[in-house]
Amino acid sequence: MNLRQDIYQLVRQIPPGSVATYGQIAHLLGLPNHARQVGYALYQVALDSDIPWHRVINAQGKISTAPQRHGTDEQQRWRLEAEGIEFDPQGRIDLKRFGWRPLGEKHGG
DNA sequence: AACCTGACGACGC
DNA sequence: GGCGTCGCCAGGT
Repeated sequence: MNLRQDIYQLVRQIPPGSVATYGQIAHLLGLPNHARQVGYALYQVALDSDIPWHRVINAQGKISTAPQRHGTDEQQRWRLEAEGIEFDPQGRIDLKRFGWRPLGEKHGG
């Protein structure tokens, strides 16, 4: 069992119209400090992959960037907007509204 | 095995 | 809430 295997498996659980953070993915796997590994794994994912890599962002609700990632930050944003996800004037996403809730948790009281 | 790098995250100011 | 610094683990050389 490879770490990426778990990561990909979980990322594919993210429904369209919702986004998850690297930390969340890792956290759900029981690896809260493997947040980086999550992004590192997605880094190897291809654009035509069955994995919704575009539904994964950082805890700041922003799209990260890489020197040699597959596609561009615009590519990711384009896909997210196509799913109904809204962006702030600062290019951020409200995780409180579009944040993935696999547990169906409530947003507090 | 050690060092450096890397789609990140939490804490302090 | 934004910016800067340290920590975390895995991969490549």
